[in-house]
Amino acid sequence: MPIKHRRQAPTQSDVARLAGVSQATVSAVVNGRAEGHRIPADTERRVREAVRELGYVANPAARSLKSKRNRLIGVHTFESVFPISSRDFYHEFLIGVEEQAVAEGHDLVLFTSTEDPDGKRQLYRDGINRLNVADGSVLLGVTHKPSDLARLAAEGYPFVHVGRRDVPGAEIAWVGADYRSGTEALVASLAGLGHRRVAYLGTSHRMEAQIDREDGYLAGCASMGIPPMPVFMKVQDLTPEWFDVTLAGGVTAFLAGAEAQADRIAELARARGLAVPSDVSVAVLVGTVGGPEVGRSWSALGIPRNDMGRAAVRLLVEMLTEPDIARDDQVLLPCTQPDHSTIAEAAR
Amino acid sequence: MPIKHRRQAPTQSDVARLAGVSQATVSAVVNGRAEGHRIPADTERRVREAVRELGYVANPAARSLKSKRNRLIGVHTFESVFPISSRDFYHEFLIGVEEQAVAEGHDLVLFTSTEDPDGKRQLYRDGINRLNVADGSVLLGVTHKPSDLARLAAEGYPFVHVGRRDVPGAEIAWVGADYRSGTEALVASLAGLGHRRVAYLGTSHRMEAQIDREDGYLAGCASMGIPPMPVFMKVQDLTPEWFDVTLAGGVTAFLAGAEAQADRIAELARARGLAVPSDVSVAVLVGTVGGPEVGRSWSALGIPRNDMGRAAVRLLVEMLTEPDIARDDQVLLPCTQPDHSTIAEAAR
DNA sequence: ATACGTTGCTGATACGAAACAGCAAGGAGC
DNA sequence: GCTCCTTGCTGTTTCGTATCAGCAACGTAT
Repeated sequence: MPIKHRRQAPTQSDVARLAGVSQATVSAVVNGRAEGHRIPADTERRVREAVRELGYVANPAARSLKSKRNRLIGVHTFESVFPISSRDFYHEFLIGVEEQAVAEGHDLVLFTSTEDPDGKRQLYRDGINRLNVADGSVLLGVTHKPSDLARLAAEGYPFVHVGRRDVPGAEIAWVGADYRSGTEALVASLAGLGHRRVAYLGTSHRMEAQIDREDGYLAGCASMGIPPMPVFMKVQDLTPEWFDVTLAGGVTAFLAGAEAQADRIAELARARGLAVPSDVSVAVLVGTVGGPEVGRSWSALGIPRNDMGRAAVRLLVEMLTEPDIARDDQVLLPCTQPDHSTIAEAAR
Repeated sequence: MPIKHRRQAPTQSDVARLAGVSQATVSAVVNGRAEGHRIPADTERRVREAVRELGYVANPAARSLKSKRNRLIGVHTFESVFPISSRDFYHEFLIGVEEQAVAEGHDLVLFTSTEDPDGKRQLYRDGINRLNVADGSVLLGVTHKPSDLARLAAEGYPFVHVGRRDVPGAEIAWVGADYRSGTEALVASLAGLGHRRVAYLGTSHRMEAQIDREDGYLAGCASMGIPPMPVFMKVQDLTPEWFDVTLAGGVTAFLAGAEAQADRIAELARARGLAVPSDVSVAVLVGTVGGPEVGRSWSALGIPRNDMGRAAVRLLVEMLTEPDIARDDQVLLPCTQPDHSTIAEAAR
């Protein structure tokens, strides 16, 4: 095999020598600051000619060493990146991140080297923040160490979290989905379809997102004048007896916090000879891929994943380019309302 | 919103001050040259402690300005990265790339900024090779500008192409699948199952991979003493009449260069009341997801995608760390032989 | 006592681009 | 003849890291 030798690229000094000017002049010309540096048109022409003749291109390393910007945006997921297929939760976020990075002229650095033995990724390993190689980072997923986020914020490292995340003692930037308004609007829309009793199936996780959905449900019920009926039961406790009692109470629609609960409702309804959605309406609050039967997917509140990814990058780049201006660094994006796949008018 | 001040990332000088040594000593320690610089274990420990305490990470710009190494590996695909879902062709390659990058302690830089208006990605834009921020790159996919590869090689930029790619006038490094041996072995295995006439359905593309498969087919036929029967026809020209003539000629097995051809054979066989694989065996030479009927996928030559991704990174890192040693920089990895889903013993 | 070797560092410099201060030459105004 | 301004640059420093030459202190050999 041939021994490859990396050709030494021409520098501004090479150009300067050829054009008979100083390196500083070349820098001014190639950066379009000829005006500000009072370089006459003739000198500029000579420099540009030399640039062309030598095929000069700026060394990105030197440029970013001076400007303190690498045009590199880190992407840290708390799971492995590539194995995430399109049906996975984070995939669509990543698409948005990539698209916006392209639009902003930045490249993405995938943080893989912080992989720990469990396959989880942590921000700090041996106390070292590898994220520093990027100008700033977008964080995806749920960390099992929220304190790392606080530490990162305290260090002043610029990052944006995708998904609302409240960390005690630190105000971190995030881009989240407005589950509260989305759920509230969904309740209103169900009420508009004639449903007077809408049950809410909560989950045991009490994370930000779940709390928002619950708040939205309660607000929706309040504004439509229907009684809130939140249920916090494990899927296996949703028995036929419970179902009968619930229906007897006048419930005609169910809001499921997780897909498993919706599946269970479908099962219970089928056992009672009831059809979805003509007899009972069911909506899922987190976007999924399943449904009550083949060819029919759950009506689900849509998370604007792509937009969230894009917004996160946009916010991050703004934070990087104008660190000192006041800015709303916590962004809520509206959810899209579900289609009417498993939602229908209330049976009379 | 609070005004955030980006704390300057700590430098080697900061670490040096804390550890009570010189910047040069810090450099030696963090680069693992403690031995060569005769740094005693105790001093090294102190430095490492300071590194941890400050969260020091080398500035990639400064590092590459000086030494041309960032521990950053570029990944350039000629299509968008994240939208590629797991069933897509490149996904498994990327997994391999990521896994090996983790293993080698490198991070991945996704090159997105070279996106041109058509959505194709090109290596050069405005004559600037952005790949330079990474130490070297893995290239995936097929470029519409092979000349860029030659230019990249001529510049001495270290890169490894995934998939065999012969560029006139340049010897580029690649990691490919050994379609030739794989196809040859497949023919031999079919012969072993009693097939005395194996038809080869070629494609009109005459790329490296297709040529290799064809060569392997011919070699397999030759070594097994069966007559080669290559067919280069469009799918729509594979008529029932052609099928009848082919069967009458004693053909009992088909090798399809593309899945569409296999599908067509299945259709023709069904029309004649023949079953796959009990009456005719069919194998596909490029890995796909379909099959002759639901629940049965085509027997397909397996491309070791994960291995190829890993091998590409391994080769690249070797090229980077030891640029001057002789090395085989064109690697062929064996294909896996198909299962017996649509291959069976020849009908007598 | 002198020469020499080893240990454990440090100081200086280079990499390429950008920013800034400043200086020489020439002309205008008094 | 002197000051002051403008034009057209140049010189120098800076960014953070890596490398190399070298130096002080100490030990050992003669």
